[in-house]
Amino acid sequence: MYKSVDATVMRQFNKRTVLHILYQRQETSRVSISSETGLNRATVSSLVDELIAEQFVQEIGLGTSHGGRKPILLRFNANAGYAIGIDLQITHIDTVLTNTRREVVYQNRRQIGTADQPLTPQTLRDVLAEEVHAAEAVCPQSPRGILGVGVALPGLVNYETGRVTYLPNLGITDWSIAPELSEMLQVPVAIDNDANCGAWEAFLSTGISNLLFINAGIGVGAGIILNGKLHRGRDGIAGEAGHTTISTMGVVCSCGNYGCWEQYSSEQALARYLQEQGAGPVDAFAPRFVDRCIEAAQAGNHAYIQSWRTLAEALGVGISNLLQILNPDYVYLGGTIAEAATIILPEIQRVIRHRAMSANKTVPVAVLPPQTVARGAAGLAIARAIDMLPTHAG
Amino acid sequence: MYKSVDATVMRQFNKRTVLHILYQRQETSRVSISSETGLNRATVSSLVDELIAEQFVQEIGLGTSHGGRKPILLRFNANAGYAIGIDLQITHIDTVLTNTRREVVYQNRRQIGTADQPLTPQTLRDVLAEEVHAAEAVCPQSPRGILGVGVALPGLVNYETGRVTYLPNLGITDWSIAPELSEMLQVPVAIDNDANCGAWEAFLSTGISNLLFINAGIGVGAGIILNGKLHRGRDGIAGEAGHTTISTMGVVCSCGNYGCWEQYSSEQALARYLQEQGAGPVDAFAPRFVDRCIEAAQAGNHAYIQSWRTLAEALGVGISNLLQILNPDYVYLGGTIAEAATIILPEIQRVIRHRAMSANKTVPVAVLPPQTVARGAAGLAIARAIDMLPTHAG
DNA sequence: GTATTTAATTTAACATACATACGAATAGAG
DNA sequence: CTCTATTCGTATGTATGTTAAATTAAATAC
Repeated sequence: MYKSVDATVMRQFNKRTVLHILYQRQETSRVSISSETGLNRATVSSLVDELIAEQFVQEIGLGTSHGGRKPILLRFNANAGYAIGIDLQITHIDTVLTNTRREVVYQNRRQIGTADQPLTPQTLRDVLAEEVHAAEAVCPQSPRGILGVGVALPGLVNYETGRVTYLPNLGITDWSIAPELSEMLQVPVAIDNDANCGAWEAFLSTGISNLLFINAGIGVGAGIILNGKLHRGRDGIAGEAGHTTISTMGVVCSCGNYGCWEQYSSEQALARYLQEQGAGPVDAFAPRFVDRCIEAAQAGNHAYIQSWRTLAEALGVGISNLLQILNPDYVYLGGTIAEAATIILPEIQRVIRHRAMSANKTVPVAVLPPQTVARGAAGLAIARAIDMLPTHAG
Repeated sequence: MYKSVDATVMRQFNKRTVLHILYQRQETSRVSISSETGLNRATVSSLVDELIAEQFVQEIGLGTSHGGRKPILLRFNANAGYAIGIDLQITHIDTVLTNTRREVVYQNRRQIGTADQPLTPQTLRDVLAEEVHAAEAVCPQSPRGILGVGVALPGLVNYETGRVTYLPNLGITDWSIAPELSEMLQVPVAIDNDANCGAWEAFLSTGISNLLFINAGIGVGAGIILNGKLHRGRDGIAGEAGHTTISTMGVVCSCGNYGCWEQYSSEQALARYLQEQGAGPVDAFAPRFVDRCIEAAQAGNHAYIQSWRTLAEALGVGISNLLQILNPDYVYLGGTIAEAATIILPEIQRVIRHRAMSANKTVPVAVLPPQTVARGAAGLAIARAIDMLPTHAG
């Protein structure tokens, strides 16, 4: 069905534009919005009035004069409501409670079952419910209350239906988690792939509308933002860059193929490199594995330094490939591997300057703080609840 | 600057929607457009009246009744104007003259200098001008005449400025071809990368709004259509998939790296495979090289069959990588290598079913006819001239 | 204190899509 | 054949929403 535009759609579009500006700026005024958008001052006034009535926007006093009457400063009411974001990983769960601007007001990390003894879907669901309740309990009073819950999951998920297709390392398939949780908690629940959540957070916090978020941990995945929208692809499985071939005759992968990028850039790859360096038997699933590898490298252990370097080189190759194909504005690294940023970033950048062509050599690569994925999950819930904000949809 | 919408923008949007429908359908009626768009019948009438006045649309008689008055059939006036599309390759130039629906009314192929003796930019410009004049000479009379010229080029080009950055195999850098030609011919001239032109043609002719066009010839490049728009990236160099690594320790590439996809999937790769198979010294730049390789394989020559198979396998690996990253609706093959479709397609599809994950195994791969790139170049010129049609812009 | 400048609101004008009504044209029932 | 229901297209008036201009409000500069 083709789209058409009438007066209401037109107003909605303009209202959304005004709210977007307010969402991104710390504070601004009606005139300023008018000159930024080209909308008439009267129109801006009328739209802002509506947004104030809906509690999304507040007047917060007067600004500095530019030679005449002082402007009335407006700001996005970040505390109009709250959302809960959860980043489910193999060994632990990160939960955050944020306001509508995704500022964290509460956070929690909880260890869960080990690799040998993964939790059942039922238990996992109950654990998630507990986490949500704990966050709800500390949620401040607000006009719109809890807007929803967003859950980031490490695997193939169907964002539309809220069903999990496959979580490789948790051994879960066909799990109707979002509807179940939503029913239990009486709150809207949205789910998405963890790399997508990270990319979404990167976009919202930077405003950069063409970027990659590389989530490297147990597995490797990419979240792709193009034109300010998440690129999901035909079946919602775009971004599975961990299973692209970087070495046709390489290491065998859990997916059955040879030479997948993930086999050279993940925690398991690090463990393998360590073993090859003679650092003794290494368990990638042991608690604080990556942290200890970082510490060992920083302490000057040669095997660890060399292993990180090998891993960084592989990460650089895969990122170069993505740069060549998509030529984005920015690349962000996330996941446990990204915690080694100071060790691996220089090597990654060296490889990119070597492998990527012309302008792709200059695409910046940076690391985002921990909790990025959880905050992105909260952002997903917010985007679902307030259609005036950037839409998470592909 | 943020965008805002007023009544004129609204009407323009709706008018464009109406024209898009007419562009895609063979014929349709006002009511039909109304129910397809949700626009009121009166609104559609008013918009169609404007389009008829502008010669873009014609009434072509009455349709069949559905139990009442017969609808007046409308059709996009394909012959409202014409455009010239040129596909510049290493060994020859393909020129087409098309109407606004990119239906070819004249075509020409012209051999140019060999690899040993490439033409100078000046000579090349004059040759292009000759080709344009020849096409202009046979162009039928029409209300809007020649809308413009589009040129597809094998390399890095800046679509915005009309300047060539680098054409590797022609040894040309920093060539301000579009402005020069436009000045000479007194016609708007637009240029783009050949893979982008192919992708654009694939989109326009199929209506599939998320697709890849793989142009495999002397080099390998990809045109990427996402959401009905060409994805160009930050610097306009997205789609350089030929220089992604599929084998970290592989063959050295002209770009200086090791294991680029292009080194396994291009005409040169084919030549190398043949040499490895002991088919004697082979020159990839010899006239009709690919044609002769196809004929030899069809005649049952084992070395040629085996070489094509090795090439197809490499093509499959690279395509699988793209599928994993982008999960598009469709993949189209173009360029000289695609002429061997019957030989290589089964092998490519086998590799994809093996390498790609889950739903990516089912993404269709098909071949488009010759002239696809030239027609896409004409489409580029048309898109530039008539802003009511799908915009080629990224 | 007055003039000038800037901010925000009010009012009128304008553009456009929609709802409704109506005429034209047709198929199908009787 | 006639009548009725239906469909297609258009004309008219209304609703919605933006803009332009006028107005009010509030600050600065001299």
